[in-house]
Amino acid sequence: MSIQFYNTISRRKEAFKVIDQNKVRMYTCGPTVYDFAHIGNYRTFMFEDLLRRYLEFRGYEVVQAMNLTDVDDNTIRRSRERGISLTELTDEFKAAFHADLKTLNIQPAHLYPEATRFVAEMIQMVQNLQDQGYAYQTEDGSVYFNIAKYGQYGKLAHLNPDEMVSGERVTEDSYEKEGARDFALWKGYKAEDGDVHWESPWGKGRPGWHIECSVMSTELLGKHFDIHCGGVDNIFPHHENELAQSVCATGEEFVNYWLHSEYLLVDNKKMSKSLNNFYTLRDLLEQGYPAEAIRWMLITTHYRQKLNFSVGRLEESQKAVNRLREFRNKLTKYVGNGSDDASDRIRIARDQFTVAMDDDLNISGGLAAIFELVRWGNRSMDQGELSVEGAKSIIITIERFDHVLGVLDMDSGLDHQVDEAFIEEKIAQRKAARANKDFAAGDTIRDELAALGIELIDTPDGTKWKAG
RNA sequence: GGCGUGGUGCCCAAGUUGGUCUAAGGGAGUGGUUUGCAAAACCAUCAUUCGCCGGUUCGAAUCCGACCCACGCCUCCA
Repeated sequence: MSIQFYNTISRRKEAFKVIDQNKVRMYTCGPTVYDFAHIGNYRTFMFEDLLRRYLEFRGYEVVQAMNLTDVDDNTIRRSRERGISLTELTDEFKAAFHADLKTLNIQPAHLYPEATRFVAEMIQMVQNLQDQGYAYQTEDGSVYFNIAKYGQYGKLAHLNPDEMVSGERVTEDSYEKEGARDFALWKGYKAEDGDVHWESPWGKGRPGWHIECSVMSTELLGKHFDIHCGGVDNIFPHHENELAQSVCATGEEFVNYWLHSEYLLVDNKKMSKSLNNFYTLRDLLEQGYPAEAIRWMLITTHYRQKLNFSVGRLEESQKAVNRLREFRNKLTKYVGNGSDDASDRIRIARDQFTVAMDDDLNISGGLAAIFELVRWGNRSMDQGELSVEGAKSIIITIERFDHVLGVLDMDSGLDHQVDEAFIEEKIAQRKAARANKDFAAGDTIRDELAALGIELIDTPDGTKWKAG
């Protein structure tokens, strides 16, 4: 069986076939760098990370490009509000974004094209569309895409252009469009744009909302590539418009598989800036929730399923991660002399994992496969049936699975802010007390540290501690 | 108004091209083993039931019809 992906454009699962042998080219819509991204945004980037990691697990070579939108209404407005240049603003949030990706253990894309570096190519594409009659210029120096010239408009979002209800924003728009649904390819300069403008055949202005992705994806990945992802809110209008522009500009197929991730919810409402119900990664780390718990929570609900955020889920997530980590630790130290090399169970787990994940990244099924191996392995170690070689094989298997999950070795991202020397001293005192069978004194020290949020864990290798 | 998604145990959640579902997996709970204590681990237990009603069928969580509830898109948004 091949991998199946749910393709937004056909609204069904399709067998995944790569254009160029073993090399998958994917374009993933990145952030607009005018503010910190919230974890709803990261849900999508996390999904894209899972997708890429799984393709790699299955032996594909993946080339991923993620755009950074560093010029648009939001970035311009915010930089003016703060009285700094556009570049100063976007540099700040590009850095924050990369830092967050690192914290969340999201593999860096191979390419991070930035809109402002592709303006010349965007102008070319707009000109191309105009030359072919797909676009027209208005008196204010803007250029619009004429959707009436493109018969497939609405194919991705499954919207009929004739039935689309005009939103307020459209009717209030001061630009002079011929058709209400036509969208801007190039926006003529307005005073609110300040010093953000480029010279073009239509005069001073800046790129429209969607042209950057058409240009950067086709420039970097070729006119026709495999996968294009984003959140479901990108389906319309962003990806619909991008598709129209690209197909009309290149005259070729654009994208084979459109994959979109669902929203992260808070109290059953979409997490968004406007509802003010969002959490940033930084918020959660400050509240003491480790990055691996956040990663686990975001990655372990199927990407096309709405996910309701709660701190309770973060706590559950942490425990699941711990269970995997403890399992690996236990395997590492295992010294039993059983004869079971675990090869049967490993094969079952790999097959079960692959079958599940091949089915449109069915992560729940994949996790079931992993945890069944965990339970079997623990039992086998407890009963001394596992061989040391078997333990090693299971470790290798778990680490292969973790290439997809990416949680075993990630850093919590928390600032510990505790006096380690003090804690070590207390642990030493407690050890001495316990050696004298003075358990009351030992427990007093345990309680003291617990009051400071430090939990002590006795292991065969000595006492460890963690900050809760 | 148009288009669409989802309702499964205490919580999260897979299964939804009908039988192998006497319904995975994670978390919580309960009883036990182990541990000076704690943690971890292991064993056992935890839905005659899949939003509601009706239908098709030898057989339905899975198919059909009606209904209820929640959410989303049609406007910048991951």
